Amino acid sequence: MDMARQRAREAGGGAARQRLTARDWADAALTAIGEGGLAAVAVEPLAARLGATKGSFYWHFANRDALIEAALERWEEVGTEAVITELEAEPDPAGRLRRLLRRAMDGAAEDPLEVSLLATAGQPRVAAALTRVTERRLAYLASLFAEVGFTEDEARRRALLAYTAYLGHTQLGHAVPQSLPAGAAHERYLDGVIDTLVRPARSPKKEKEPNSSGN
Amino acid sequence: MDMARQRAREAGGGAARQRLTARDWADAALTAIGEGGLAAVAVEPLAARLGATKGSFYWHFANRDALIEAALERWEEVGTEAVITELEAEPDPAGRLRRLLRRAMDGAAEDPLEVSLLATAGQPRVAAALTRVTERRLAYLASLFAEVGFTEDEARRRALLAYTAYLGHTQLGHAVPQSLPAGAAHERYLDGVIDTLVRPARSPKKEKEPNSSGN
DNA sequence: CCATGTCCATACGCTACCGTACGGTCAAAC
DNA sequence: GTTTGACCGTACGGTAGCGTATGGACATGG
Repeated sequence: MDMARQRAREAGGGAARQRLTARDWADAALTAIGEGGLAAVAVEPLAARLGATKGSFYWHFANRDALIEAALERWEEVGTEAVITELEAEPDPAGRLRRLLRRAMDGAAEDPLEVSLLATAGQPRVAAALTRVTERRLAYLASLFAEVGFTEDEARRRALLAYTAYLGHTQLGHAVPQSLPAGAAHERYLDGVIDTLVRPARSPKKEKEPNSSGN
Repeated sequence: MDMARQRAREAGGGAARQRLTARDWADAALTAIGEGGLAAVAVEPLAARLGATKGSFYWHFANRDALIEAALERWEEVGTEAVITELEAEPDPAGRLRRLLRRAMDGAAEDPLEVSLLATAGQPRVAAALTRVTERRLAYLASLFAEVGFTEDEARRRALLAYTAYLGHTQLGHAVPQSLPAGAAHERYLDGVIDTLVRPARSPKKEKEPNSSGN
C-alpha cells in the first residue's frame, strides 16, 4: 500500500519532495486561497495535493488556524515588501511611479489572491494583515507622488485614487475580464489612466507643478 | 416541543411570518452572502435564523444551488436595475452622472454583498451574474458620459475608470476603512475624484468640450 | 365534517473535514 | 548496528451540513 504513495509523489508534477516543510504548507495554502478562498484551506485536500497526509500537517502546525496565519505572513512578504525593494532599483522617482502603476495594473488580472483575501476581511487575522499591507502600500505610493512634486495632501489623495483604481482593476480582471480592453486598446487604456493619475491637476487651486519626466 | 418553535418565531425580531416564501429564503441567502460569503449560504443555519427548519426550505427549493441562483437573480434586480430606474428621475444628464457617482461612492463602504460576490467569481453562476451586472452598469455609465459630451471611446474609457475606482473604493471601505478619509476630508476627496472623472481631459487630443453643468 | 393540497417538522443516512492517538520509517549520531 | 528523534501514515471519534422520507398541521372548498 505504500506503493500508492510512491506513485502519487512521483506523478505529482515532477518536483516531489520526500519531506515537507512548514513553508511548503504555507505556500500551498496561499495557492488554495487564490483558487477557492479561505474556505479552501482544508487540511486533507491540501495534504492530498501535496502527496502527503494529515500526519505531516499536524507535525508542522498546531491546527488549521496556525496555517492560515503563516500563509498570511508569507503573503505580506512576497506581495508587498518584495515588490517595493525590487522597485527601488529604478533611480528616477517619476520612473518608479510609472513603473509601479504599470506593473500593478498589468499583473492585476491574474492575482486571485488579493481578491480572495479582500473578501475575507471579516476574519480578524485577515483584516489585520490587510490593514498592514494596505497602509504600507498607500504610504509608499504617497511618498512616490510626493517625491514627484505633489503636496502631502495631494499625494495622499492621488495615492488613494490610484490604489482604489488598482483594486477595482484587479476585481474586474478577475471577475469579468471581457469588460477590460484587450490588446492595443489595453495599452492605450493603461497609458491614459496612468497619465490621469500622474499629471498635475488643471487649475483647481495653486498646485506645485510637478516635473513630469516621462518614462 | 412545538412551543420552542413558537418562542423562536415570536422572539425572532418582531415580524415573524408563520409561513415563508421563496423570496424570504432568497433574501436571507443574500444577507448571508454579505456576511460570510457564498460559503455562508447553508440551509440549516439559514433555517435556524428564519425560525424554521430544512423541511420548509426543501419545499420551496430543489437544493442549495437553486437557492443561490434565486438569490443572484434577486441581486441583479435590486442592485442595478432599481438604481438605474430610480436615477432616471433626474432630468439633467450631468446631474445624473454626478449623482450616480456620489451615490455609488457614498454607499460603497457598507455593501459587503458586492465584495463577497466578486470573490466568488470562480463559481460559474456567480460569474454569469457578475458579467451581466457589470456590462449593464458599464454600458449605462458610458452612456451617461457620452450624453455629457465625450466621444464614444472616451466615454467607455471613463466609464471603466470610474467603475474600477468604485469597485476599489468598495473594497477599501470594507476591508480597511481607516485608510479612507473621514468627515470633511471624505467630502473633499469624493468631490476631487468625481471632478477628475467628469472634467474634460486637458489637451491630449481634440476632445469635444462637454458642458459640465454642476449639480 | 370530511377531503385535499400546501406548507412544515422530525428523523435519518451520507459525506467532508477537523483534530487526536499511536505506530511506523528513515537518516544521522554515536 | 543500535539508538534517537524528526517526520509521516493510518485509524479513530466528533461535528456540520446536504439531501430524503415521512408524517403531521392547517386552511380551504365541498
